[in-house]
Amino acid sequence: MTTAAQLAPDDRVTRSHAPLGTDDLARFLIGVRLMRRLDDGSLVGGTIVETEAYTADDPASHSYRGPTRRNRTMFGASLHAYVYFIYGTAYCLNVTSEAAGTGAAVLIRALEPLEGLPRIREHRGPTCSERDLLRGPGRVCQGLAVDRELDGADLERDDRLWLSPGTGVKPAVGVSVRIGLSRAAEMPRRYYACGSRFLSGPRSLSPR
DNA sequence: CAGAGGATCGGCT
DNA sequence: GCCGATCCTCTGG
Repeated sequence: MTTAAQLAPDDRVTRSHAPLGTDDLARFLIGVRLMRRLDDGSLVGGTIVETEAYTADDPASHSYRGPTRRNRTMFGASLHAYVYFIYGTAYCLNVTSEAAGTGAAVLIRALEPLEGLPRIREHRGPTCSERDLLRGPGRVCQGLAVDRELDGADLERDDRLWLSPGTGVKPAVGVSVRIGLSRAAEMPRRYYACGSRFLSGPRSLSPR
């Protein structure tokens, strides 16, 4: 039986907890939990260990050239899910990060699996190692069953996807250049939990 | 309407 | 480390 408390947990991160501003939010989200309630009511999620910041004045950001149909949720209020499809194969999940009218978001690049591991493995394949379950932005979305149906979801209110402060313990946060870009590749706007074994990208980008 | 490119992943060398 | 898959989105004509 599903109770209202399960559908609307009271340990959510809300707009009163989270900083407004893309790089501040990207750093804040390291150590925060991302939780997903699946259609059958089961819970999956993990601890965010890697993020990237994308702002309106950044040539690598989808919002750089103004609003389009794809990126319009980037221009809405903060703490909403921005989900898009890339390379014909993968979804990427972002958290919007600025006041309405400014197009910006934080890409969720990797999680340490925490809740519902058997279910996550169903999504990712039986031979997938625990380390690789949610290591990379496309894997996060596949493992947690995030697709464009969740684009625009309000993480403060939506029953399917939310942020939780968890233990509140903040790991040391490192900063590096972002991954996979052809433009503005030099900007240091990737944030990661120092020492985590669940980070994507080459080891050289994530020194302790 | 055609063309190009992409905030990736998995398999192979 | 390199390469192909795969398809959506945006841009320009």
